[in-house]
This record gives sequence, structure tokens and C-alpha cells, in this order.
Amino acid sequence: REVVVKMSVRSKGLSEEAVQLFQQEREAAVSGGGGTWDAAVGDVKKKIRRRTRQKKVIEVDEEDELERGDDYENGDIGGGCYERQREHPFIVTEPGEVARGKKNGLDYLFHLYEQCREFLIQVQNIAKERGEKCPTKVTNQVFRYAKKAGASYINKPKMRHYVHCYALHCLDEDASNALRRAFKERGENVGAWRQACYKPLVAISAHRGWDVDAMFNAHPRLAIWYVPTKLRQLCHFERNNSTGSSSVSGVANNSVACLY
Amino acid sequence: REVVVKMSVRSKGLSEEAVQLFQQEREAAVSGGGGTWDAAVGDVKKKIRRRTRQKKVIEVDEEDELERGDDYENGDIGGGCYERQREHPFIVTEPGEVARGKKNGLDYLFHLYEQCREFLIQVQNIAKERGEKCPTKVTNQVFRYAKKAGASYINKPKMRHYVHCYALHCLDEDASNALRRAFKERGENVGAWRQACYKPLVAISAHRGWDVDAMFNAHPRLAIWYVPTKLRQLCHFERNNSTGSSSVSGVANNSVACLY
DNA sequence: AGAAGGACCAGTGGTCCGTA
DNA sequence: AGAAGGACCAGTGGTCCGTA
Repeated sequence: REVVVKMSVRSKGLSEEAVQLFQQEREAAVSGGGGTWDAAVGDVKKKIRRRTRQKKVIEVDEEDELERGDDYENGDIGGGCYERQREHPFIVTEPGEVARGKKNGLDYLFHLYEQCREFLIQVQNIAKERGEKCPTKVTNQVFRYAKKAGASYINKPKMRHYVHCYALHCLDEDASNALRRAFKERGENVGAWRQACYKPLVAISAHRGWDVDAMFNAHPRLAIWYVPTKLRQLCHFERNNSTGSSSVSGVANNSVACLY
Repeated sequence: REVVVKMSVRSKGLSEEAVQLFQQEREAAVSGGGGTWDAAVGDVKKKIRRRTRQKKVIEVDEEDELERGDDYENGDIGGGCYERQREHPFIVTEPGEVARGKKNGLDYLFHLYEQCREFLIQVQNIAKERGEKCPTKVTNQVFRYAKKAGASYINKPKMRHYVHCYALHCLDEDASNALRRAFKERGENVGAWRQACYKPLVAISAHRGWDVDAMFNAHPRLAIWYVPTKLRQLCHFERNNSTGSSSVSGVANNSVACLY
């Protein structure tokens, strides 16, 4: 059975990079398996490095094939041409509402964050068992693990894109729910809703002395996510605007005004 | 006045990399200075990126020249050829003892760790002021900052090399002092002393349930340093050896035996 | 030989932009 | 047009190995 993957024009260097996606966690396996030390450690490392640099041919075997969940109808399985389908786009849904048609709802979006948390916990357990350093955040390693575990619908750009929306959901579920209902009613698209999530978050951070990092870390399910750059910057500019309303600079005002 | 820096054969790609060492923190300056947002943010970033990619000519001005501390006699200043001297090698000294001749003592070594801590605090303060993400550890950024601040004798490989020695000094100063005296007495070199620092640390970690990360984090001056890979691995192997002496594997035994 | 550190490298955080 | 995500890129953690 053939595997055909569409590639973009930008993907000149892909062949080698794509290969790595399917590789087993080499280093982990090597360091977990024990071995010789000190005098021999130099040789071993050289071997590993040499091995790493070699270009490898992938064998797409059972273990590496992605399992699709649920009722996902994908193009042409068994026909000889497999093409990965994109996820359905999100729409603004009320809490509890299931999206109809080729759409996904916001409860599903937030569910993805919970799934990532579970994958992180698994990665942490493996690391602890092996005595390796243990991630406290959802890192590239976790996304790689998720993909290998079959959750191909989870990816870094998507999760990072909506982190602050999930943050609002965690920190003030009522406000989050109200915002969803309001934006659904008004027929706004996901992008508009996403933008609107910043403002109440900045307000919450203001209540807590403008420390976004502390705000994230105080919540166990949120603490595993990096604070998004834009949210951090918004809080910074708003703080400078709010404290001492006499020394307001026009530049800072404009900066913030652009966002709301 | 000319500036001549010796280069190794490996430094084919240096010209461009060395340039970066002397650059101001561009991104920081840009993001700290305010600007336009959202709609305009794309253009700005493109500009920055384009600028970043350009090869730059350095102007070695007053600010960028490195100040040398103390009685450092360097080759040929004023003569037209400046060559950076290596630091004097460390020797095993007792607590309070000053190294004679072209040597540095261990109190000086530990002092470097305190200096790095101060540089980190400065970097943290700048980051907080600018609303940027704030490092909790001594990162590359901190080493760069230290170098720019004139502390050219601080560098990453050196500091990482002796972290566990500093850890012992922090966690059990008496044991650390005793070890120094013993190794000085026996006329051992620095490498031997450094190796010997592992064992008491592993013992301390054993007392604390084998959690090296927690052990480092519990000490405020130690918490800012990454746990060295080798110490982490040693603790891992020792734990597996110590718990359940019946299921001892020969491989693991050998691994650890190689180190002591 | 023992030791200091410039330089390198694989994999990271962050997000753009070609794609559907 | 609005949105999903492959791919890219600058700067990281980690340490080797050419140097003195």
C-alpha cells in the first residue's frame, strides 16, 4: 500500500526532517538501556552522533501508522492514495453545544488541552522512570509523543494559538461561557471570539498585580502551558497605561488601542 | 588600535557568529521601545528578520571593549596586538586559602557562581521591567550578559563543568571543606577532586528520596543551576542499585563502579 | 599530562505563510 | 474571506575537542 503525502513548495528540506518524525526516541532508548560509562562514554556518544547524522530510510510499519479516532472519514483509504485531511475548523459554540456539519465546537477545543495534559503526564512518568529530566510544560517532546500515540489532530501551532482562550476557560469559566454565548448570538467567527478573550484575561491579571506568569502557575491545569507572548505584552502595556494616568504616553495608548 | 583574535581551525563559520556576540540585544530593544501593533506587527517582524539575516560589520567601540579586572597582565596591550589570555587553571585549595602563582583557588571558583547569580538577577530585573519572559535559571542569555558586562572570565562550559562541586559546597559546606582538605593533602589535581564531589552528593540525594531536582530547587542559590546530566544519571543508577539488592543487574553495577 | 573555553550540534520555542 | 498546520528560524542546552 502506497503512502502519498502532499508537500508544499516551502518543503525543500523536508525529506530528511519528515524522517525524524517517525523515528523512535533514539536517545531515550539508548540512555534508558544502560551501558558502559566514563572511559567508554566518549565512544558511545560518538557512535550515537554518527548514527544520528546518517540519513535514514523509514520503514512505515504497523506501529508507526497513525490510527484515526471516531468517525473520521479520510480520503481513499484502501484505494492506494492516502491524503491527510485537515481538522474541521472551529466555530463559536455555547457550552455543551455540539457543532454540526463539518465543524468543531469550543468544548472540543478545550478537550484537546486536557488531552495534551494527559500526554504530558505520560511523558513525565516515562522521564521519571528513566531518571531523565522531566518537563513541566507542554513541550515539543509532548507534541511528538501525542502524534506517535495517534493523536494526529493535535499540533503545536493550533494549541499555542488558542492557549489564552483555554486560560479564560480555566480562570473564569462563567465569564468564558458568557463570552461564548454573546459571540455566538452575534454570529461572530472564531477569530473574533479568540481576540475578545484577551480583554477579560488582562483584567484578571490586573486584579492579581499584573503577574501573568503567577496567574498561570497558580492554576494546575494552566500551569503546564507557556504564557502566550501577546497576552504577556498586553498585560505589560496595560499596566504601564493604568498606573499613573498622568504619565500616559501616546505611543503606548495606540499600541493597546490597536488590539481591542 | 587593532584587535586580533586567534581562531581555531574549527571556526569556519565564526565571522558571522562572532558578530552576534557584540550586538546589542536587538529584539529586546525593539520590543521594549513600544511600536505599532496587530496590523503592523507583521511588517515590523519581517523588517527585524531581514535585518537579522544581514551580515553586519562590527564597530568595536568603547562600550563593547572588555574591561579586565584586578591584576590581570595580558599580552601586548598598547603594542598593537591583543590576544585574550586563558584563565589560570584551578588547583585544590583549602577554604580561605589563596592560590599562589598562576593558579586560581576553589573559593574563587565558587565566587564565580555567586557572580553568575548576580548577573541572573540583573537579567531578571530587566526582563520584568520590559514585561518579557523571565529566566529562572542561568541561561545562555545570562552568560552573554555577563560577557558584555565585562566578566569575560565567565563562560558556560566552565560553569557547567563544576556545578556539582558548587552544589556540594551549598548543600553540605562541612563535607565540601573536608573533601578539599583531604584532596589538597593527598596532592590530588582538580579533576580528581571534581570527580570525588559526586559521591557525597549522591548520598545526600539518597537521604532526600533520590529527587535531585527537588534537592537543587530547595536551595535558593543552587536552584538557578541546571542539574548536571551525570549527577542525575548517577542518582538514577544508584537508586536502582540500592533498592532491592536482590535484583541487582550486572550492567548497572558496572556502570556505577566505573565512576567511583 | 591536565585543564580552559570556542565552537558546534540536535532539538526548542515560537509563529509565519503557503495551503485548502 | 477565515482558518488549520507544515515548515522554518533564531537562539538554547549541552558538551566535545582543538588548543595552550
